[in-house]
Formats: sequence, C-alpha cells, structure tokens
Amino acid sequence: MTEAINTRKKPRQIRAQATVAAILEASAHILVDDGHDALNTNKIAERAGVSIGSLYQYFPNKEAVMTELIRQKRSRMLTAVDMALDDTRSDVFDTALDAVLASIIQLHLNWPRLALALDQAEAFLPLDDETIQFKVALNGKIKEVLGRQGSKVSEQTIQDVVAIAKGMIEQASLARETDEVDLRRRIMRAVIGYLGR
Amino acid sequence: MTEAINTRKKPRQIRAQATVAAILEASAHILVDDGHDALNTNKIAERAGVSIGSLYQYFPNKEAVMTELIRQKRSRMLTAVDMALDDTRSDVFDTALDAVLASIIQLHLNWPRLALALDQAEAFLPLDDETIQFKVALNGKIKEVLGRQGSKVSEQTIQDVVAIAKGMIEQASLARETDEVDLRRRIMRAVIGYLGR
Amino acid sequence: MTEAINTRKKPRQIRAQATVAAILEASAHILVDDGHDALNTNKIAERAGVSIGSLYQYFPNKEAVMTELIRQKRSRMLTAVDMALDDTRSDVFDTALDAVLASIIQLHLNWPRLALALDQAEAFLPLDDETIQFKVALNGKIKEVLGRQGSKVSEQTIQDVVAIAKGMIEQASLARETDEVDLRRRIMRAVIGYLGR
Amino acid sequence: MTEAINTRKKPRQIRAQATVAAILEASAHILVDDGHDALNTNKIAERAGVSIGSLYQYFPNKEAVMTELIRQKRSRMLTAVDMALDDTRSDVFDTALDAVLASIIQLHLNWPRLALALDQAEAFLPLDDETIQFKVALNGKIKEVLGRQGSKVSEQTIQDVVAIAKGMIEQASLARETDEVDLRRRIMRAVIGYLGR
DNA sequence: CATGAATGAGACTTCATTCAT
DNA sequence: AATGAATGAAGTCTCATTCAT
Repeated sequence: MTEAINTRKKPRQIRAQATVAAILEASAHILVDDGHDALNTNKIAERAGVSIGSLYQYFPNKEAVMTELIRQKRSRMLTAVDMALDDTRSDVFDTALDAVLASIIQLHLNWPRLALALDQAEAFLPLDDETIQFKVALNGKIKEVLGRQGSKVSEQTIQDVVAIAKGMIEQASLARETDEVDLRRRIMRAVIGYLGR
Repeated sequence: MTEAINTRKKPRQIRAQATVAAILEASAHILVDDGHDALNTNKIAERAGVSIGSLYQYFPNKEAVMTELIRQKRSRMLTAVDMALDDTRSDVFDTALDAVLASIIQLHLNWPRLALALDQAEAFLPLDDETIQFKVALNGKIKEVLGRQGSKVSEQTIQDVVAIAKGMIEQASLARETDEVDLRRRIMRAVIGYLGR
Repeated sequence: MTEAINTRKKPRQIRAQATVAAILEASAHILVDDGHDALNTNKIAERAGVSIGSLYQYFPNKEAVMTELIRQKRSRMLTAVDMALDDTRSDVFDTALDAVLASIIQLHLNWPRLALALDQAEAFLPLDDETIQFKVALNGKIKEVLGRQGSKVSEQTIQDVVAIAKGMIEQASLARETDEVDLRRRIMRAVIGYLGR
Repeated sequence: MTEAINTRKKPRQIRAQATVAAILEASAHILVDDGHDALNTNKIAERAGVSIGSLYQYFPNKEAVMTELIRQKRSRMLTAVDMALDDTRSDVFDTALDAVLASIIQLHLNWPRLALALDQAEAFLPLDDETIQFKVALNGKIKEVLGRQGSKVSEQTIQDVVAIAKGMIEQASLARETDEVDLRRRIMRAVIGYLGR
C-alpha cells in the first residue's frame, strides 16, 4: 500500500518541480526584460504557462518568489566558490583568488541584468537568519582564500575585498563588458593593492 | 507616460517652490523610511502636507519625482567634488583624491539609505542624455584628479576607480559604518593599490 | 491607450460571458438614463453588479466598452437589414425599401436614446478598418435595394438616401414619435422624391 | 461724475469682451482639434491665453461655456436665415429655399467639426426655454419659406424638412464634401420630392 | 490539484473650481 | 480685475490574492 502511494506521488512531485522551475524562470526573464517594477504575479504565471492559482499553490505570496530567486542565486554562488576552491589544488593565494573571482564573474556576466536586479533586492532585504547564514558562509570561504596569503585577515578586510570585487563586477555588468579575463586581472590588481603586497 | 517628462509648469511663485521642495523632501523621507516599493504619490503628497493635485501640477507622474531626486543628487555630487578640488590648493595627487573622497562619502553617510536607494534607481535608468552628460562631467573631474599623479589615465581606469569607491562606500553604508576617516583611508589604499605606484 | 483594443482575454467560461453581457447592458442603461458624460467605469461595474476588476479583465479601457456597444449595434443593424431583404420575396423596389426601413426604425424606436448616443459616438470615431468595413457592407445592401428600382445607383445617391433616413429617424427619436408606420411613410416619400421616379 | 464712471468702465468692458471672445474661440478650437471629451476649463484658459481665474470671472462653470457657444451658433443661424430671406426679393419658393439652404450650409461647411460637435451637444441639452424659443423662431422662418409654395404647412412637415436638410448636411460634413452648390441641389431635390410637386 | 474568473483595495491621475495674492 | 497655486472629489486602472468549478 505504501508502495502504491509512492508510485502515485512521484509523478506529481516531478510535475510540481517543473511548475516551480517555470515560475522562477519566468520571473527571472521578466526581471531582466522589464525590470522589478513590472514584475507581477499574473504576468509571471502567464509567462510561465501556468495558471495564477498554481503559482499560489507553490508560493504563499509574491515576495516568496523573489526570495526563492535570491536563495537560488546564493546557492549557485556558494557552490561556484566551493568548486573553484576544490579545483585549486595548490595553496598559492593568487591562483585561488583568481579562481574564485572567475567563478563569481561567470555568474554575473551570464545574466548581468538578473544578477544586478537580485543584488538590489538583496540589499533591501531584512537581515533574516538565512541572509546572515549566507554571509557568514561566504565570508568564511573568502577568509580561507585570503588566509593562504599568510597574514591575518580581519572581518573588515573581507568585507572590503568583497565590496571592491562587487563594485567592479557590477560596473562591468552595466557597461556590458565581455572580456572576463581582463576584468579579473583588474580586480586582482585592486584587491592585491588593497591588501598591500 | 505618453507625456514627456517636464511638461508641467515650472514653479514661479515662492509658494510653488516651497511646494516642490516639500514634495521632494517627503519623497526622500519615504524612500528612507519605507523603501522604494512603498513610495506612492498619495503618500508623498500627504507627507509633504500638500494635496495630490499640487504634486501633479509640478510632476507629470510618479517617475518624474524620482528623476528629480536623482537630478538633485547628481548636482550635489558635482558641486561637492568641485568644491573639494577648489579647496585643494596643492597639486598633490593624494590630497586631492582624499578631498574628493571625503566630499562624496559625506554625501553618502549623511543619508545612507537615500543615497543607496537613488543609486539603485539610477542603475536602472535608461541612458538618456542627462545621464550621459552627468557621467561625462563626473568622469572628467575624476580624470583631472587622477591626472595629477603623473601617468596617463584611461577611461577604463576612471571607471574602475569609481567602481571601487562606489562599492566600498555603499558597503560601508549598508554596514552603518560611521568612521568616515577610516573608510577614506581604506578606499585610498584600494585605489592607490589599483593604480600601482 | 498605449494598449491596442482587444488585448484582453476573451471570455471562455459561461460565467465570463455573462459578466461581459452585464457590463454592456449596464453601459447601455447608463447611457440612456444619464448620458455619455455620466458614463464611467465605476458606475458601469456597479450597475452591472460586477467588480471593477472584472470590467478590466474584458475591456482594456473605458473606450473599449463604447466600441463594443457600437460593434453590437452595427451587427444588429446588418442582421436586421439582411432579414428584411430575405423576407422580401418580390423584387419590387418599394416593398424592399419599406421592409429595410421598418427594420432599422425598429432598432431605433426600441431604445431611442441609446441609438442616438451610439450614433453620436460613432460620428467621432476614427475611420478604422472596422468602421469602413461596416459602411461598405451597409452601403452594399442599400445599393442592392435601390438597384431593384432599375436605374443605376451612384455612391453619392446611397449616402444621400442613408442621410435622409438617418436624419428623419433621429429627429423622430428626439421628438419621441411612436407611430412607426407614419414615419416610414414619410421617409419613403422623401427618398422616392429624391430619387425622382 | 457719472461720466467719469463711464469713461473708466468702457475700456474694462472692451477688454472683457476680448477675454470672453478668446475663451469661446479657444473652446471651439479644442472641440474641433481634440473633441468634446478633451475639452476642459484649464485647457481652454491656457489656449485662450487667459488665466483660469479669468475664465471663471465670465463663466460660472464649464457648462456655461458650451451653452454660450451654442447660443452663438443659434444666433448666427437665425441671422443667416433672416439675411437670406431679406435678400430674396421674389416670392418664388425655390429661390427662397435655396437661399436659406445656402446660408445654413455655409455655416456648416466653414467649420464642419465644430458644427457637428455643437449639434451633438444641442441634442442632449435639456429643453429649456431658450432652446424652445430658438426652435419656435427657426421653425417659424422655415414655415414662412415653405408657405410661399402655396399649400398649408404642418409642424410635422417643417420638422421633416429640417431633418432631411440636417441629415444631409451633416453627412456631407463628415464626408468632407466641399461642393456647396451640388449639395444644395441634392437637398432641394429631396425636400421638393418630399413635399410632392 | 489545476484553472481562471472574480474581487477590491489602493495606486495613479485629471480637472472643475476656489481663493489668496 | 487678473493671476495661478492649490484643492480634492472622482475617475481610470492595476495587481495581489481568493475561491468556485
């Protein structure tokens, strides 16, 4: 009997996953194409090819859609940084930092306007547990990278480095830069300059 | 929106100018207190102690209020930079850059949330003539400062320097930093490091 | 108005069609009772026993409601004329014209003020495709009727005949005439007199 | 002393006349250019080059402006008919009717859209004393013309003749006809046909 | 579960009119 | 008298959300 239940549940869950994915994808597209002010649940549902009722089956309200989009972004970011660090066998500081930057820039340049929109939404988010946890996790990884350089790394330093990188990447996004390698080189210069040899 | 921005009459009487000022001030307050999503013309008029009709005498639509706020911010910024440069008698690069940074940071730390909100609004503005002119003007001044250092200054360099400063100032804003002197010191370090002796 | 007419969804469910019908009926009633200047979407929705939101589900704006009312009127008119012509087995000119007049007068005297209001609205409509098509269709039918008389029928003649009938019917409407038979007799006299044996 | 008052009053009255004239002219222009729905007091004042306060000095409300426009139209119409009849020395029916038609058509073709707009406004006017008096006066004149033909003229006949002429003139207006002579000829044919030899 | 019709609070905007200067 | 800034009721329209089918 339990088996029967399970076999009937699975397809539903798969369909549900597809629905959720479609909703998030549609939201991202609207954000990119028309901007945050034009994002509304009816449009999301329409563009996702889903009824408005279905949207509210999976998201309690409009804000939840944005929150989930941010959650995805954060998750992709942490994963990317982790992978960058894993790939870097050596303990050489420069190489590690470069790899991390490469992974983050990748995320931004893929969908510049989306990244920007989500960054903005994030900036005005209340500092809930999840946000704090994410920042702790990210800062921890950055600290690890900067630590390979030898000297001690203060919280202030981490935030400054993140701020520098974020500022330069966003500006590159807005300017529609495409030369990822050059951008990385310039950010490295600023960060290393800031850290001071 | 069919209507071009600034079709509405310019305030001639003193009373009218007070009305416009009240509207802009109220808008800024709401932006700071409740965020961009909570900004609406009814609330603006109420908070400004003005009838909704008066708002529409001077602004063709809601967007125009934001636009004027941005215009003000830009104007204040250019003025501040000019004054900083005027005050700096010496041609010493560090001193000039420090003075400019001080003036810009001042603008941000005075009203951190407003500065942030306007920066964000600006990021999604279409690149109209006015926006371009502002960027040209600002970049010109920055170029002058950086030029005092001796070496040639590319457009890329200017934008990177601006991006670094902007990124760090905004992050300081969000973190509610108040030590303006320390912030300036750190930005100087990053910029000078980036420029490379 | 940026939005083209008829962007809104077509009613699929029966319930939706009832809503649309109620909106149009309510609009007609208001037009009749209070006149064109008093017609507004809130009142329409209220009188239709429908929420204002529902109105905007099916009509992109207020004008679209008027447009649909006119469309209905035109459709009823063409149908009425067709039926009148079908019923007239003989090829006798007088009988056919009389039948057509009877059907059109019927439409007017049923709801004089509505017919009048729609005629007026029509007069100031831009000459869009639909309007032209309607006029072509109607004139074609009138031409057929007049053609039974024997002589050739110019476009000018058709328009004059239509103008005469329209002028007399509208004046009868305003004067609240009720004797349809007498009105028809007088119009016939004017038309036949104009055509000149 | 009375003289002093008079000499100071005159210029004021002249200026006032000019203001009133400007307001009415502006209203007519807006009616023609943008239609009845776009007519509003602020726009009228602006287009008249007069302050909104001045408009309300001379007209108690918006409706009064329209009313005055209609009053003007009626007055011009009666005057035109009178002049046409005066000019017609002979008692010949055809000549007199032709002259009257010519004068009325003149008024319409000069400013077709204005005439149309005012006709429409008139149609929905309450039947106040002034309206009734105008109709009585006009019908009286028409009766006089038709009477020259010999037979007795019923009220019905007068209204039908007016309706025929009005219908055909308005249709010619809408069709932007310019050949006044031909139009007159066709109307004569319809009217004479209607009257029956 | 999905659908999509319906809701209505609330946002945007206009415009007739008043009144202080 | 003339001006034009100010008013606010009322109209247009949107969109997050609910709920009957």
